Amino acid sequence: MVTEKKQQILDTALLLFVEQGIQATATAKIAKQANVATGTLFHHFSNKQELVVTLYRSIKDELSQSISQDSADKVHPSDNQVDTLKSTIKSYWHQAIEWAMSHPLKWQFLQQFANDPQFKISQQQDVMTSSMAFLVEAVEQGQQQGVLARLPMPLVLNYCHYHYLAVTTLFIEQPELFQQPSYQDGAFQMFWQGLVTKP
Amino acid sequence: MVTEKKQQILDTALLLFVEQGIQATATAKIAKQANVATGTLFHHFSNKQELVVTLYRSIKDELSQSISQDSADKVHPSDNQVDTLKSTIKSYWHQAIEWAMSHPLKWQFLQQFANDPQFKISQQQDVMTSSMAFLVEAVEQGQQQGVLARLPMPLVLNYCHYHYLAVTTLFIEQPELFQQPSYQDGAFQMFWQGLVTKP
Amino acid sequence: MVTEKKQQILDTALLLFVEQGIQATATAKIAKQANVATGTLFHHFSNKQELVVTLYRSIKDELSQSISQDSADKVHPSDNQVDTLKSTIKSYWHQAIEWAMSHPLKWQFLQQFANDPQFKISQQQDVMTSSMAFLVEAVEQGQQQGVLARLPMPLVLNYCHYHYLAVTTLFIEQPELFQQPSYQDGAFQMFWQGLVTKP
Amino acid sequence: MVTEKKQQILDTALLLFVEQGIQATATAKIAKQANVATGTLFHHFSNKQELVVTLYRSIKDELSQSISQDSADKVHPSDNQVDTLKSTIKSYWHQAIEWAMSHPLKWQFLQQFANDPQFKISQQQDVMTSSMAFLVEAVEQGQQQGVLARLPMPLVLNYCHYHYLAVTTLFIEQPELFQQPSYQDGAFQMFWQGLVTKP
DNA sequence: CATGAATGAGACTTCATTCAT
DNA sequence: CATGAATGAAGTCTCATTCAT
Repeated sequence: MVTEKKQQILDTALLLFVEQGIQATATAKIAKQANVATGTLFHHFSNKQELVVTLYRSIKDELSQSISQDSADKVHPSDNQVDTLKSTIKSYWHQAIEWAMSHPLKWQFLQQFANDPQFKISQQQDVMTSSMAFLVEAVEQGQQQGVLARLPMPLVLNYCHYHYLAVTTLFIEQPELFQQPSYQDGAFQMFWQGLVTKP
Repeated sequence: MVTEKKQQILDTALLLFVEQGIQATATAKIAKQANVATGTLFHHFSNKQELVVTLYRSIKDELSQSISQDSADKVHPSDNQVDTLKSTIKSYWHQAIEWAMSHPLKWQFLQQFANDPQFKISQQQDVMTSSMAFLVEAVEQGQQQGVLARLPMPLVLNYCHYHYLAVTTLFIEQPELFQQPSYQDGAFQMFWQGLVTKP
Repeated sequence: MVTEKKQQILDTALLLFVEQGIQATATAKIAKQANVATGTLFHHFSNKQELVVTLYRSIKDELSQSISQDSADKVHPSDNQVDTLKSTIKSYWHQAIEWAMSHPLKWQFLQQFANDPQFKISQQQDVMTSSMAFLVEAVEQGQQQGVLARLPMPLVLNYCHYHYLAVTTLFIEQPELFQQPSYQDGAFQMFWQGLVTKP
Repeated sequence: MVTEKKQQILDTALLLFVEQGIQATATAKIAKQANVATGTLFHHFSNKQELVVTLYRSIKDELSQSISQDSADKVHPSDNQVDTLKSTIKSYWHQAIEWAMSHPLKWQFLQQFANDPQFKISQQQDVMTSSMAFLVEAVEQGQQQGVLARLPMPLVLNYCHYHYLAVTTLFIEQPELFQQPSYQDGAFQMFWQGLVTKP
């Protein structure tokens, strides 16, 4: 039941946080650019911190839902176990990339939040990691099947997380690359090759 | 020819920046903890920004030198082209990891700096990328030999950069993992597999 | 629609600026003596400079209005063109002197402002000059009638401006002289003689 | 026995004081622009104030000497008392204007000094006034002869002082006017007319 | 729900001056 | 005589937050 003004504040905050940084953005500026009085901001959020965290949570949830809901039906089942696993992972992968590219501001905010020392969370609790919880399952399965290399899970998850960051960062900085198949396919190819068992 | 006090300031700044964040660290606190008057800080650095950038440059240079100088002699030459290339890259890889693990504060500062929106540099000009300039050479060579996959260079460099971040972040957060061969070797294995030509 | 606090700040600023000089007066002192928090001052004026300029403009306007409005009805019309012109100019002259004597603080502030190199305006745009715009008209008329000497207008205006300063400075420094007719009349006599055609 | 460095400091100070104002000019900047160490400035002048006052005194003396020495021989004696007096005063007048026009920086510094509230001297002790001490004599003589109007001396001196300021200010701001006879002659004509007995 | 004037702690920076070399 | 690193008080300005309307 978010009021119109409250949403204006959240939208403006997202924009300014990404442009100038979270700490560097004054609450007064958010209020002003949202066409709202200073007091109004603190009427909806008791602190600046609460505003930031609320914004974070809403985006995080949005991302989680987007990935888990929309990916499932895109898997191409196959007789070949390897192909099925690869298809599953590829589907999630694309979904995640797609989300980042269609919500660059939100994606950048998540990055900023994760790196802000004031909010710094252990990597283990990060959105990316937790959102990609489904991966654990897929990877474990792949390892048992012998398709994926038997490496320690924390290492693998970190690998997934950072490879995702690598690709989205590159594509958001230079969106024209996102259009080129050599980049899109190459990105997944590297990701996949890093995971599979050595031939 | 850095004065003693100037170095004290830089050392203290590094410590506090990593502990509390760059923006959140007051110049007055740096000066106080460095046993120096406020004015002294501004005698050596005309700005807080200049202090930060100076610190960044010095660490960046240190890292660059450490990697490029110390790695060269660790390569194991071989008759096999593939093995030579792998050995070269592995040597740089280990050197880079080693540096991060022995200078965790400096490494964390580089991370913070790279993510601080006030200093945000295009990722392309980042330390990691520029320091790893030597990689371009090695990768190009590997691609011509058919050892490494022929993927766009920006993608490959990004992959290298972020995989390095993934591993160092994990190891600095949980240093005990750094001791385990399964992690050390696994990290490089994933990295290498991601680069090579599909079998 | 000036808030009460804003006016307190302006009043206090005027007092302190004249007592100690503009540059030498700290914003904190103004706020304190105005029984207002530091932040309040900067809530109403984004700068110290803006405070100073606002004060200047308000006083300048007050002076302009006082001279142009209140002088008109004091002119003694006469059949003699010379007498009418002299009466007009005398009226403005007295009005201007009167204003200075009844607002010594404001008058002194205008002086300080005009001489402060940080705000230094070309003399041509100064209050005195611009406020006395009506003079141009009167002088031109007098010159055409042959009553006033045909001298270059910039020279004449400067003469008026500085003679006004000469007299007000003297009277404000030694107010007892202002009471003596020999001074009051003498001052205007010199002023007028300087303007008229040589006999 | 002024050292070379001391003179460099004085010269630079004069320049910067006029450009930026006395208060606004930092001693460190003076030293730097004079190619001298900070300490050196305080080696020659125990205070900033002493530097300022020293500069003031030297310029004041220079002006006094210039006027009193150089003017005497330019008087054109005549049988006519009126002409002699006028010639005397005109000679001083031109000398004073000449000095201002050939030392604009010094002239501007005197102005700034006289108006700086930190150094503010009663007008009576001002350079201009004291330098023009010779005027008192000439004016008194003129009043006794009936050539000059019998007005109170303080008023007359003030008139002289400010008319001088009026003219020099105008000419220094717009030096091209100084070349035009209509301005030069007009300036003195107004001055003289203001002083003489009403016809 | 909404407003915006008011607050005051605290941030960054400047600067006259000192002193050991 | 000359140097310039060092000092710390003081100045300007920012900002999250409160509260009366």
